[in-house]
Amino acid sequence: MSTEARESLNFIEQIIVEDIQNGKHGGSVYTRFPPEPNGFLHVGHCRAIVLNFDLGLKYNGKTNLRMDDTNPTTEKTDYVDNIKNDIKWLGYEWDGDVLYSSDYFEQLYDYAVVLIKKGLAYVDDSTAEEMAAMKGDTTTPGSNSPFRDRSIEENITLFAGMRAGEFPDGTRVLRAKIDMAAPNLLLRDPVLYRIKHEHHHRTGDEWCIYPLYDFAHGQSDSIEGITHSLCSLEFRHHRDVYNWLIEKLEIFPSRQIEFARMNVSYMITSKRKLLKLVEEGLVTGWDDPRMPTIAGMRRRGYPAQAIVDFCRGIGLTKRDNVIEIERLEYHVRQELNKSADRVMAVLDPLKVVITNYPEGQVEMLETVNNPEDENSASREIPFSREIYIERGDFKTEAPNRKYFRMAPGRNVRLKSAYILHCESYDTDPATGEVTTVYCTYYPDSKSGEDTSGVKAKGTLHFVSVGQAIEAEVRMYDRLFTDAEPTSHEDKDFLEFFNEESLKTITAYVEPSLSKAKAGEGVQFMRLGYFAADEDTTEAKPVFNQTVTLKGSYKP
RNA sequence: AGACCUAUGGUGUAAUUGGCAACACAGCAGAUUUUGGUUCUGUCGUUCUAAGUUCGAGUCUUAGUAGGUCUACCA
Repeated sequence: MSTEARESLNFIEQIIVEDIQNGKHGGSVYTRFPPEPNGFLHVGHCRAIVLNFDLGLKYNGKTNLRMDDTNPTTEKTDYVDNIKNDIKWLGYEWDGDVLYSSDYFEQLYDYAVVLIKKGLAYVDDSTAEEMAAMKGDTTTPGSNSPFRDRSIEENITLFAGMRAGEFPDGTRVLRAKIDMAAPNLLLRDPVLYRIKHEHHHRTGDEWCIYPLYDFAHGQSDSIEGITHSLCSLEFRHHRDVYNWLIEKLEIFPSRQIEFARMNVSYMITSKRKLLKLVEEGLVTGWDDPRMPTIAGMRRRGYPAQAIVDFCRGIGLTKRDNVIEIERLEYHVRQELNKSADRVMAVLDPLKVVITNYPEGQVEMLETVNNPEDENSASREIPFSREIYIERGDFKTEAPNRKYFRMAPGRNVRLKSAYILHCESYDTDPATGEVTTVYCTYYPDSKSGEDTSGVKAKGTLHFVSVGQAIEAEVRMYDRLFTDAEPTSHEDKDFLEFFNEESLKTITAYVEPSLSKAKAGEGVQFMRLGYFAADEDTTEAKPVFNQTVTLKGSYKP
């Protein structure tokens, strides 16, 4: 047994291990993933999902899934269902039932009353504008609201009135009484409750006041006994409010720890901006294969395991980062290389006639489904006198010695078939475009039983003209022309929308592909990985390009 | 301008917590290959700056510089 290299822990795990060693919370580790159900989950969320659920698994704890649904204006049940589905698809299970911040509304209300009774919260009649004006700024302290010193009794009455629906939206709020001169602006009497006469996706019309993030998130953590509440860096300043509330309410002391969220080049993770792409019709929906959403990546053909491995492999720190998308694609290829069947598809067909092959004859050739998988079976593909090869695999003149595809006078092997000798070609007199290539084949060069002694450096994929079926293939490119489309202060991210991010073509594919099942990933030999789309039918298969093969050929 | 956070190859992270700066991705070169894929080998290249503490600093201290976050009745 070799001694393993010491495992290096990220800064959050170091804290957790230390807490366990100190017996904090009896050594338990409870985490949670708290999405707001106002959009689809995206790559950025994947990092948080993997982090939280892995921690729960690794340290024998549990991980809750909690919908942070305190804003009825933007939240929908439809989003809840998609979020649940996406997390399951990634392979994770949350502890017990899905939880909702809205389940705690009554408890939260009671907490607010406790605060009022302690003289630590008050109802403010100021308008939003007045409150902003009294807030001060980074260099000047704020000033106290004229309503700050209302009596506890009056505050209780007014707050009850707010709940009872006695006041219109925006007329009053409940604020914590902290410090209007605090250097942290969030500590300048943060708003805890606002009035919103709106229908909530779960509580219906039961409430017309709703708690804000600062008065819902930390308390929900506490109610659930979350020991380590992990969130992204921008919540750093909220931690002071989070801790203040825990202290004053004397509730379970969850600990908030911030980490830098993950950014991936050419992808955006702003739900608002993603929504805009959907609303403006630049993509077909939240699950468009170009979208950096989990639903989009799934439809694109990215295996869940690839996404999880990617998230695990990039580490965790507090510095801003942009991970090159190539790294995600590396994991996608690695996963698909192991699992995807190799199939024949010609995207840009050029007809080849094998002049010494009998007319009308169709031969079935055996080919292995996946050379990377020992347990992989074989199947048969048709071969005949007329085939299609990739137009890019033929040149009227071989450019150099390093070129080993098809050109007049050259030999080239057809995958799982015969070696061809290229004789001549026809061109369209009008355009000069090559229309047909003529070859002869070596009958004794059949794959697996080659006795010809003929050498061919290159191997091409092909489909038999008579048996090939047409398929719709959606070729995808990066959604944006800039690696960080949202980082330009002077330009809107939509200016970088890649108009060529989708090209739909008709390809010729081997007959077995009519039975492709939606979601199934295959490798189009020598071209890339493709996944059958949900639109696929037996009569008209539809494939999404997942990612190209790496490709090191330089003409 | 203030408070807070951050700074290690092109990118992302390590560095046994003060002891020879390494791993992965990307790039480049080569070997193997009935996929110019996979696999394998080699190669390129790194501690923001300046002082200080120390036998010794990527790590500790101070100052500076750069980037980020914060002044929503969003989360």
